[in-house]
Amino acid sequence: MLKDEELLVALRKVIRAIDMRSKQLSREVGLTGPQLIVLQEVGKRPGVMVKQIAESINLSPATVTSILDRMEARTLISRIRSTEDKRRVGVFLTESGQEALDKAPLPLQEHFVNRFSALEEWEKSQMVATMQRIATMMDAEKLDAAPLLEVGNLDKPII
Amino acid sequence: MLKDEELLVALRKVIRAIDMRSKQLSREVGLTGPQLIVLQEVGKRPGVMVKQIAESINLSPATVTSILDRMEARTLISRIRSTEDKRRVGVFLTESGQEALDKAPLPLQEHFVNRFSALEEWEKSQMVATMQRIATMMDAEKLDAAPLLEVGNLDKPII
DNA sequence: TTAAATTGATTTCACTTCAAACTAAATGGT
DNA sequence: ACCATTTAGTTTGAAGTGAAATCAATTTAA
Repeated sequence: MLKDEELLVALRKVIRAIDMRSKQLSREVGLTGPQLIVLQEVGKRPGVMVKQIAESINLSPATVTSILDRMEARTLISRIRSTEDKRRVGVFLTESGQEALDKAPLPLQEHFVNRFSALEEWEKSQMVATMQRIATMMDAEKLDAAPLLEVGNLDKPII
Repeated sequence: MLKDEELLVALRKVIRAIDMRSKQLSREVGLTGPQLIVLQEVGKRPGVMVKQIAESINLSPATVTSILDRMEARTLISRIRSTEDKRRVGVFLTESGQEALDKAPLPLQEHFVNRFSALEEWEKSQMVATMQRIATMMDAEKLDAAPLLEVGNLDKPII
């Protein structure tokens, strides 16, 4: 098997493990992985904007909106529209949101975190560096993807 | 920031890049990433069982079923139930499925694959090894997750 | 000052994902 | 022969995901 295929297989395993952890969290504490991460972010920066959440946890604003919808419905968070710039929406923890956050476990499996933190420092750094490198190698595509085959390009009216 | 948080951030970036690639594929060739991977698998092993597909690409049978549903609706694949064991379903490429497969691009961004294959051999091996290690460290959880808090355990009637 | 462009958030839509419940078929033990 | 278990696949239901379209507000330019 080619190296990049092997890499993809390993990546899928990791993605699946993360997804299964999310399902497990949902069963055990009623919060999925992404919900928990958003909750943590709001806990760290009360009043944070939707866009800021999206940027700091690497999701699209649309995704964050739908996650917030569900959490607002359960009154874990509240949205307050800014009065000075009415486009902006600040997100805050409610009481029960704070409670939920306080007793929530880690987004990653404890088992993994334990094993990971037991590694030598250089090994951890090396693993993080490798992941970041893969992330960077994949990210770059984003930059030249758009200008390439933009279907509408030729249709734009000259006038 | 803690090392495991950094790792999670990098992982999310990678996951997002893969997801965005899937959307791009869908726009450009009408096949999402998972659909393409399933198609490739069926191309490699005509008549393969649903379960086998699920195992070799690391997805649940339920997921594979829903992917196959959509591809069957577009007549890219066909399902043929085995006569000797009527539980089993073999999956085959149709003509247009073969065509689609022939001209389909790689599931990962070409940009990434190019960059990756340009690396030194030892670097590639090292990256693959790291990903596999992470996958293994996460997978182990699966084994002791089930026996732990199985809700029904105490309710099982003794008789 | 009005029109145009930009920005923040949301809605819509199609797809992925898996657990759990279910059907149907095959196998095993009594 | 009969019931229980196991196995293959599907259905259902809930959540995540982002592009594209849309709405509203703000900023910029003419």
